[in-house]
Amino acid sequence: MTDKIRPVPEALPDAPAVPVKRSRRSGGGLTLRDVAKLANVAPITASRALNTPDAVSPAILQRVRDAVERTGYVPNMLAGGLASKKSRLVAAVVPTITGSVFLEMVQSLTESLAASGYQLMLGQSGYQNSREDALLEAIIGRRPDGVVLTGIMRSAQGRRRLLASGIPVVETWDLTPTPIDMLVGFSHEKIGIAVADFLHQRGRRCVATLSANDERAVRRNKAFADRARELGMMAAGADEMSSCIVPAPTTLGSGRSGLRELLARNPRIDALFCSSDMMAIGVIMEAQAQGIAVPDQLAVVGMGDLSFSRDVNPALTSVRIDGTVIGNTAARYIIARSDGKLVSEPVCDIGFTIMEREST
Amino acid sequence: MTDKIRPVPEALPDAPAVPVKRSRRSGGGLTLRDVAKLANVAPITASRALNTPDAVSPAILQRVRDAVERTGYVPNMLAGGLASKKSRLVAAVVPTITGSVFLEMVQSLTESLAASGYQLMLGQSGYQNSREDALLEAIIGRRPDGVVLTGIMRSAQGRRRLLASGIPVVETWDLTPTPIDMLVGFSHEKIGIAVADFLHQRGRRCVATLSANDERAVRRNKAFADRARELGMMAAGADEMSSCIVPAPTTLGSGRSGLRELLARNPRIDALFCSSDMMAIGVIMEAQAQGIAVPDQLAVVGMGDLSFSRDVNPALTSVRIDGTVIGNTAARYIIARSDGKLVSEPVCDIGFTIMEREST
DNA sequence: ATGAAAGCGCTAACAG
DNA sequence: CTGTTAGCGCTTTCAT
Repeated sequence: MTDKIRPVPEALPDAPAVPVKRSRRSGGGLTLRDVAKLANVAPITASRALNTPDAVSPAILQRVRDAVERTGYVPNMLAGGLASKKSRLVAAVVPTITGSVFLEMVQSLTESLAASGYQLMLGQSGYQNSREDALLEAIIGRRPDGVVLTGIMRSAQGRRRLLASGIPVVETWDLTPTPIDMLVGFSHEKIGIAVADFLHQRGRRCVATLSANDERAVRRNKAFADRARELGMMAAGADEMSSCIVPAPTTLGSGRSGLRELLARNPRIDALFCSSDMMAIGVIMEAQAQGIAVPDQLAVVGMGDLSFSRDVNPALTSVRIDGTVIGNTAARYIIARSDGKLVSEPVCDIGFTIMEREST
Repeated sequence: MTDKIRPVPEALPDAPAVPVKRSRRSGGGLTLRDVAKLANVAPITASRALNTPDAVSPAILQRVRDAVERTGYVPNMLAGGLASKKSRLVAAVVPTITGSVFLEMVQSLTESLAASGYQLMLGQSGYQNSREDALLEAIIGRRPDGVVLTGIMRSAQGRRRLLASGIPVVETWDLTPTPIDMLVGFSHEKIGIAVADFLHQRGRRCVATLSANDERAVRRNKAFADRARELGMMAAGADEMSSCIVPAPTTLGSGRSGLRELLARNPRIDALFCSSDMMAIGVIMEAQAQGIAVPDQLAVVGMGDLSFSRDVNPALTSVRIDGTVIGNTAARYIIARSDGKLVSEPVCDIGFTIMEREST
């Protein structure tokens, strides 16, 4: 498979009749002026025909549209954004895109935004927050109409810069009484408590956690452990016996090794709360490999409710977070702000659901 | 959890000493002029200090940097892009982000681009190509410095618009003698042939395929089937007996139901080539549920080599595509173009590897 | 090495 | 409803 150097061709429309004085580097692209000239109107009228067709007479509208059609003109939204202070760009920051937990939100964000003419810029901060500063600068420099953050921005420096930039911000996947701006999330503490109660009701009496070293997962686990102790399902202060922490991102493999480690420390464990579905499925597989019956001997609860969790065998009980709702809501908030509408209560707790399946 | 309406505060630096005539809507943000004034230099000098520090005396460089530091100034790259015709934005189009096959490429693109100061815009075309036209307009309108396409652009209309836009394009995940511009991919036909040979060498004699209705998967399967017939592993013209097509996106569940259907049609099947790892794992699970031994009675080959495929039991044999290499290479091509360097042979076949594991 | 002038392509503001 | 004017914030070009 070989090929030549392929110079990028430039599409030149029919040269305008009247050559205009152009001292700098023009000629590159078709502009609104060219279209306007072709339609015999002023540039601003052509602009209106494209952006606010109702504000223009049908005859002119038609002429402009014809001109656009004939030339293949595509408006330069960078220039438009500069003039109107609306870039129609929205930035989303996720720790990492692989690992699939945030995918549903990103997908729904992309779609909701696209439906209203906005485009998503994607940024990955990494779990160790190292690049976060440079990323923030790159984002703010593009003057997006909104920024969607995964999690709460913890660095005071970051909060300050975002605040100073004046860009609408939506923090997600968590709750806080002091958001930078807007918030769409859920309570990790409530999840921990709910899962503990859930397992207790199903008769489990010796529970443990397998979790990433991620801050949110740690908070879920603490709430879970506190409640579990209240319910007598976990020995006081027995953290080493009943909790295993693995580095993010979690994998199926870390689920398998995690279960081995936990069982080595405490073979009497009869229920396990995992910080991701991937790990939970690894746990189920390892249990099967060791001849431990799920759910009879060991109940397993995952987190995130990945699409395939219902298809594994036994089907996995998991805490479902509706990423689609997060994405939609965040998009709505930002678009409303961008349209000048003041969002009255830009804080939303979307809650969660424990999807009970065979693994418990 | 309640909260007040939170007006977005505007960060105002110390007011400039000399009030400038500003008839329109200014005052919103800090500009290069403000920084320049603070540093007692012309705006263009401040610009040079930030963009080409070597072209400026050390003393001035320091003054400008101080001013930036004091004010928290972040350059407006939209304005910069308009003036310099370099947006430092790159668009990536994927069918869908969920389904994880393209994630590795997107991640690597994001990172490689970020490392050179470029930002990724993400677009989802959907598998049914319906939104592709609007998406293309949205992308071209932002004047990105490059577009990365997943797969070959087949719509003639789309090819024309992209070509006319003059934007560097990288098509990926496939090969073609007639790319729009640049190309980083691999041969789906070769994969089909290689997998057929692979299974034949391992003694399989009655093979079948389970595949999405995706165009690339269909081409892999055709090559696979042709070779399988040559090798006597598949009856001539027995498409219904040895091939099952499911709608994209593929899921674990479609793997399970797919295997049931194939076995109903032909119980003698001893090897199965699946168009995704997700489906392949579903096949393994269904086989286990039915008491069919993998690999003894049934060999299973996946496609995509997802990270967890090596962790399932039995570990899945899969065709590995290095998405990281695709992303890196595409980013390199675009950045080189954007820097004015002519890429000499902008076509790259990255190949593939059959990762042999327990499932065969 | 530094600066003045002139736009990049578009739209807000204000006429008519 | 349509047009004129004056920028948005930055960088190119051309002087000095």
